[in-house]
Amino acid sequence: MNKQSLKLRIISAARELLLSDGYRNLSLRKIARSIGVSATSIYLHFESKDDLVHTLIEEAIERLNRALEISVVNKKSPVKKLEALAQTYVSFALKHPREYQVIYLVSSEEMTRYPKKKFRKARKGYGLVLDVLTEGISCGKIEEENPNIAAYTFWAQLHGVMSVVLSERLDTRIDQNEFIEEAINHIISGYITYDSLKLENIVDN
Amino acid sequence: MNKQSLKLRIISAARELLLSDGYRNLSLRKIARSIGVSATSIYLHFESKDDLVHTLIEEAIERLNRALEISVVNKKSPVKKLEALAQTYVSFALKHPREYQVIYLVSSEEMTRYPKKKFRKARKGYGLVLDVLTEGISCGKIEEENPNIAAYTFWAQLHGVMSVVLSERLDTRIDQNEFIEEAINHIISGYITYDSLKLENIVDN
DNA sequence: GGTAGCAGTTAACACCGTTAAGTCGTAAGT
DNA sequence: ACTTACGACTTAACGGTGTTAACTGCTACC
Repeated sequence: MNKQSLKLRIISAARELLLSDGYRNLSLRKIARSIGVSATSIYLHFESKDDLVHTLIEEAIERLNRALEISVVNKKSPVKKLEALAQTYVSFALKHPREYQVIYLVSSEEMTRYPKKKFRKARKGYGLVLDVLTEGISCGKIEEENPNIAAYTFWAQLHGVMSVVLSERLDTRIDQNEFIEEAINHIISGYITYDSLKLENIVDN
Repeated sequence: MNKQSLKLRIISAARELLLSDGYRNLSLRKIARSIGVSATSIYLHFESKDDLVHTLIEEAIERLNRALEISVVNKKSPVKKLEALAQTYVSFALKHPREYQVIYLVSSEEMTRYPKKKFRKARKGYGLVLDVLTEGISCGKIEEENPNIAAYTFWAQLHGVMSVVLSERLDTRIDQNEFIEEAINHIISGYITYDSLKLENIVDN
């Protein structure tokens, strides 16, 4: 009937409903209704609701990763790259809060275990940070004895900051943007050497 | 019938089921069944399921706060206090993962808005960090131009780390404990001055 | 022309949160 | 002592959920 395959139509309907109504109000019946098929048709292409949501998560992760990759290409110094990654991460979370939050739905409590093979893609962002860190270490601008772990710490810290912001746990007297900016500075300065900390503001890119 | 009031029996049954089966499988009917009353009885004491869960969250926050308060009393240096707070926070999350995760259920997507007045209690932990930071600043061991914001970034970073650990997003080749330890060091060193960073390992408490 | 298989359907199951109406015992009022 | 009122609790029901099994109709092939 429709040009797109049913599977694609399901995915985009699901994404649309997720973004408009939130994960909490996402139901298979609503998704099906919105594209004029029966709810059970979804099971022809996904083995469960969680399976469908997993692909939405995958999508979101890919979009975030793409944004991160792009943000880094025209930056020369590793420190600038690190800053770009952090800034892009934060912007993504602010611009697409529901999409961002769905990425972190992979918690063991809210969803059946995220399949291991899909984690590969999720780790691409981690790889980006790792590359920047090792590059920075080799040219002495970044100090880190175990970059494998540091790359994860970097993500974790950023996620923590955005999670506090998005769940509106912030004291109303604290300005959100100021908080984010200060947090990013804090996180980044934790990775770079004292020397480049002072130099960075002079040189571009 | 029972000695305890029904409200208390509901709360403790709910907590028990939450810890054993997870938030995802928590239902009013199961809670009611487990204490031998009808599901609608819950509405005599709570105005909705979310309301009940909110009190569970409140409980969990209080337990975490209590642990944090205790951890800090016999420490003398602000830096040691900060370390104790971080360590206690992490231990709590590891020892009671479900209880910890329920605290962060207050996200706008999973739950109706957490009532503002209950946020007061939640901010007690924030107050603890703030005190330690201002104390450290006044004696020159901690460097921070805006402690109000810094107290939040401290929480946020810790939460990010534990959220990555608990959602099992960590690369299997990375040792969990090593990651946590390194992350804590990273976060803490972001707040203390270069001098005390070198001195801390010599003096106790 | 029959038939196998695929894409989609309907019907049903067992659950869910929530509301309205009913029951039953106890305490107070007269 | 009889009625009334009220509180604590239950039953019945509504509209929703994810998921399974059985059915329909169509298309392609032998």
